[in-house]
Amino acid sequence: MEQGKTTIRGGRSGDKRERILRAAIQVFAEKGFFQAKISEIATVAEVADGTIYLYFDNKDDLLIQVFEEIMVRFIEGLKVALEGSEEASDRIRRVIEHHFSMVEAHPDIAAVIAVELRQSPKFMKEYKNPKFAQYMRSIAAIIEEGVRMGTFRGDVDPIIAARALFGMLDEVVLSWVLVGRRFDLRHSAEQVRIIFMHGTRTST
Amino acid sequence: MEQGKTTIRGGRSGDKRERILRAAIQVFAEKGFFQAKISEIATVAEVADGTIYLYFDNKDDLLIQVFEEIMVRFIEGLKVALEGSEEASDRIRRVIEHHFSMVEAHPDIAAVIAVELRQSPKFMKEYKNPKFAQYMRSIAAIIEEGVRMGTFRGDVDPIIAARALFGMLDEVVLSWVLVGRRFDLRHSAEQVRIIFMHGTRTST
Amino acid sequence: MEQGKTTIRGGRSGDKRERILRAAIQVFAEKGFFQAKISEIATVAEVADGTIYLYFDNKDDLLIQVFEEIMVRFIEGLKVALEGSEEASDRIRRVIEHHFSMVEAHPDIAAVIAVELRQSPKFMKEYKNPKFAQYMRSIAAIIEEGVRMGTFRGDVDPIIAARALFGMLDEVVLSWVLVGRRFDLRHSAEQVRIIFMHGTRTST
Amino acid sequence: MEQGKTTIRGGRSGDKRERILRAAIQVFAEKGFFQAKISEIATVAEVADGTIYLYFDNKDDLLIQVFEEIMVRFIEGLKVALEGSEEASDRIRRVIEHHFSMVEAHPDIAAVIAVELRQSPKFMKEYKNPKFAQYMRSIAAIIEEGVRMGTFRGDVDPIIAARALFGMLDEVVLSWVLVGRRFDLRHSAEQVRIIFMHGTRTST
DNA sequence: GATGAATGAGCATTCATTCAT
DNA sequence: TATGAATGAATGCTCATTCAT
Repeated sequence: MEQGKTTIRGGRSGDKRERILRAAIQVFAEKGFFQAKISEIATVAEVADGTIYLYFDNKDDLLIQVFEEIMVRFIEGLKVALEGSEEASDRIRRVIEHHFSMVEAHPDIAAVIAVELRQSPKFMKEYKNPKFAQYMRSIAAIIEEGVRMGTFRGDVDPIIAARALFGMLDEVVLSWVLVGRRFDLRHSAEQVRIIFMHGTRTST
Repeated sequence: MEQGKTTIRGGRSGDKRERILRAAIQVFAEKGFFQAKISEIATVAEVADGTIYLYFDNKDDLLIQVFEEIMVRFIEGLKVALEGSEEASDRIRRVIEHHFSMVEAHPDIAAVIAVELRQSPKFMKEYKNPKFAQYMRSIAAIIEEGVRMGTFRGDVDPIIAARALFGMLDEVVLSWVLVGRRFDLRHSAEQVRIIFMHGTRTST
Repeated sequence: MEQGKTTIRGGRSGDKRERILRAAIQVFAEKGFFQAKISEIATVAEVADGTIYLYFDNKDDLLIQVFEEIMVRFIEGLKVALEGSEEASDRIRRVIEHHFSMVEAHPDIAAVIAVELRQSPKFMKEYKNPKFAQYMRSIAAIIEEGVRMGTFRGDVDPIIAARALFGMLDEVVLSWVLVGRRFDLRHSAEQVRIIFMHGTRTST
Repeated sequence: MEQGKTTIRGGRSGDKRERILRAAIQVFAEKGFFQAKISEIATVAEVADGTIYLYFDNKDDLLIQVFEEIMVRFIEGLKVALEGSEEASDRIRRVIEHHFSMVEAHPDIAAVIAVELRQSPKFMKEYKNPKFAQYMRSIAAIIEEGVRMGTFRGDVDPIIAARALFGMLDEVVLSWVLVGRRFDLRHSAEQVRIIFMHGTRTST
């Protein structure tokens, strides 16, 4: 029954694990972590409550794996999006493009990132969220390279700039999610790009 | 500062509401809304559980009033910080300064804003958070004025730029809170300021 | 402190005690004992919550005194109603008349008797309700006299017959209260009288 | 009697619902609705607290279903008791017999009817108690038939007479319950029968 | 592996009662 | 006497997790 890795992570009985993850993303997005009920996720996944515990240790673990899954997709998607682009400012443009594309294609994912990434410090501190850190480092690396090449000003701190960029993207997306996705994300994307590019590039 | 207990019946009341709010901010900051227990807030406030319900309708109401209280302080503090400043880029610098000052002085407040502002869409959608919207508008107004005066470029959308600025500030603060306040916020503040100012001002 | 009986029981600060009793009857009638709140009784009585505890030991005691009060009025009213009547069947007719008159004049009282008299056996067993027993005995005495005089049949047990009469009256009143007092009590009174009189009198 | 566990999934379910109902009857009878604790009912039923909520919506629903269950048994028992009896006065005799038999066999049930049927008007008004109304109508129908056949007098109102009969029965039972079942119910039954029969039948 | 009935710890909220004023 | 703010024990209900089938 279970043929080879058709799914992303490991793929044991891939179908069910996949369905649970998808259901979890949807329900976490709608209700938030604490208001999401395992039984509702099970219902959406068309699986018994107990089945979830065959694939995930507990509710926390499910959230964490949801994060990892999302970040893996983000990072892999970004990698593809950056193929063939060498120049820093172009790469940053693509990062922004990619971020908004993902979000538009999968608004649930956006909601989970924007909302749950902020969960109680207690929770977030314990889970170091390595994949998110990796995503952050990828962006910082682009900026760093841009600084080295003279595209970005020398007084720009790549780590902080990367964080600031993510902050802008995330905040704009959050407001978009909270108002019920009722405005044009593309316009916002362009604004963020303009601000960030002017904000970091070498003055002309 | 503490004017002599002139509040309702023997100076207890005003005092208690204040203590409960303070305790709530602290506990919400530490645990997040859903993991914060009313009984813990009561303990921190040195008050009986039931007393909280003399001042607040329920846990939700307590969170909302915590928000309002924080935002009122933010807005009032900002107003003072902006006194005597007319020029847009200077005003924006002060906005950033003020944001980080508040956060440094009251890190709990920062945590509540960064974390709870994002809580479950369900919760945030119902409560429109008018005070936060007002804060956002104040910043947008500064940018708009800057655009009119030619300080900021004409292609900058004040609403989105304000949101983006807040996103940068908030994200930087969040990472500072999550790592246990272990880096220099001032350096980050300067970086954000540079990016935003270069990002929006009329090119030279 | 305890000056002469200006009020019914003991009469210290008669006014307030009276107001509280009246308010309690009203609220017990509307909500039932367990759903009645001391604070609501206090509000209706236009008295502070704590004041109630100056006149009554606790909520149970308040209910008990409400009973006593009601039964005292019932018994005294009945005494007056029976004045000048000697013959058993006429006296019974007056008992029934009086019962329904009281109930029509003070429906709240009816509700308290019909409903609260039945409260949890545990509660009612502890409180022996001596005044109610006295009321029962008054009726039984009339029947007993009637048996002795040959008005009522010799096989009628006065105690049980008294109880049965009260049961009929009370049930009819209860159904009247529960349907919102929407039918003619007088017609029911007459029916009960006919059944009881035919049911107990010596056959002709 | 106990047919082999053919109920939902391994024969637990049907069994449990039954046990909870039985436990609820017992505890409601002992303590009354408001003083009965869900956890005590659960203990008596040898079930976890939460399990109760798998079968009943909430405490109110549990009480209502207890009523329905009891009334269904009452009505069905009465139906059987009336089989083969055609004549009105004999049928009424059987109604009375049946009432006291049920009560003697299941005193808890009697307590629940006598006590909880009267619960707070607020509660009883909301729940229309259709099964009790049906029981009442059954008795009224017998009386009506008796009137038509000339067994009962023409001036007897069947509805009110039914209610009066129930009132007598219930009051006698209540007093029996309240004194700790210390007198002979049969004697009381006979008295009630005599009063009611003489009270309603065509004079000779 | 899959199920879902059963479990029971956990928590917001209520409200009778107290007591400083 | 009178007040009403403060108290905190008490309880209905939820839901993550388990485990017999």
